[in-house]
Amino acid sequence: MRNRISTLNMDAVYTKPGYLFRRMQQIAVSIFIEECSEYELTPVQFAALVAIQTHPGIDATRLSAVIAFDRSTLGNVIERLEAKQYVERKPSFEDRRTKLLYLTRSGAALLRDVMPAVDRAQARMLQPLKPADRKLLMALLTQLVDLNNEASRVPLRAEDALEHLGKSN
Amino acid sequence: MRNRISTLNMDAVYTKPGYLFRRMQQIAVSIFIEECSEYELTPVQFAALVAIQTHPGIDATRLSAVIAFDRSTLGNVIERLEAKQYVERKPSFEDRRTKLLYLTRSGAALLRDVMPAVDRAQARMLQPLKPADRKLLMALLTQLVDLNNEASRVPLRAEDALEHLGKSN
DNA sequence: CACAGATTGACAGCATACTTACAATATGGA
DNA sequence: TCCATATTGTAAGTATGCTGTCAATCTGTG
Repeated sequence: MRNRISTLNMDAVYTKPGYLFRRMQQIAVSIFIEECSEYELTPVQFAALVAIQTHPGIDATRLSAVIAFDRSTLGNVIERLEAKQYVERKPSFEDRRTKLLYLTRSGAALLRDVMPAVDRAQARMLQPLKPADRKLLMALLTQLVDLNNEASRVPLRAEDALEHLGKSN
Repeated sequence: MRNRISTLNMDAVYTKPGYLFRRMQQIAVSIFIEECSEYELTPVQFAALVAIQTHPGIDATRLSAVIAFDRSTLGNVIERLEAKQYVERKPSFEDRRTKLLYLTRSGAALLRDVMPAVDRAQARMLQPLKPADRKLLMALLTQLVDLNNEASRVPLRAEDALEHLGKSN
């Protein structure tokens, strides 16, 4: 009896989207860290490295828009990547407020080497589902994230960032 | 041309489940905080309160299993809930290592009052999808989180926790 | 040109989320 | 009973993720 009531009450948490999103994020990070353990790379650090490789000479503010990542936090992330010598920060001559970001040779090498582990991690996250359901979930999630973009504190602004970058590149 | 290449490369991040889970979690938290702003309650604090109400006299370790929440972090969460006087910690006589958790009168009142805001938040997260797609996404996510339970650093152990609790209640 | 307003990176502070380590306490087997 | 082992809460350390604030710098308008 007790259990029946208890279970019912906890459903106020278990069956809600917010709870499931949090759990899934925890699981995803856990799997990512595990697969990439020999490189000591976090999901966020990986995303930052890919974005810097894709947009060499990008500044921190635009980088934050490109990966929908908070600007304050990003400072620390870049610091860590710099400490590991995967990234270089060079002062800009055009705008002395900004520092431009570049992948080092060692950062590019790491990115190349870590790719298989990242792919394994991404595959493992969806593994338990049937292939058709994986596609379905990804389609729905992509749609939902896109439609909810503005609800996020740091909306994705990939195109804007590219536009501005165009000038100095 | 540059843009085409750039966009292609960033797809190594944008189209991956890990990235989408992170973004969706950010969006979900953002919406939750916004809807519950007048109560200054976070998603995790809410889950903890519901679990304590459901299992009065639970200890911190079992609470962490019931909401799949890291034990170390939970200490700080409880501290904050205690500071706001929503929760009481009483030493156990049976096991002097543990402290038993109870909702205060004010905590129970808050939980009752905040419920509509929480419901609004949960609804908003899925709002952009068609009703049928909302159900589909929830079904797939529930399944995936359940099947990936062991991959999480803090797997959900709802029943175990209940069992142990049964003795002292 | 001057100056109001915006932008940039840095910092401080709060809240998850995790790891390892530790002291106090409990438990089960010799 | 004694003692190896496990459990509990706590703390320190790292890493996101967010809010503010601030000084330096840039930009657009008058």
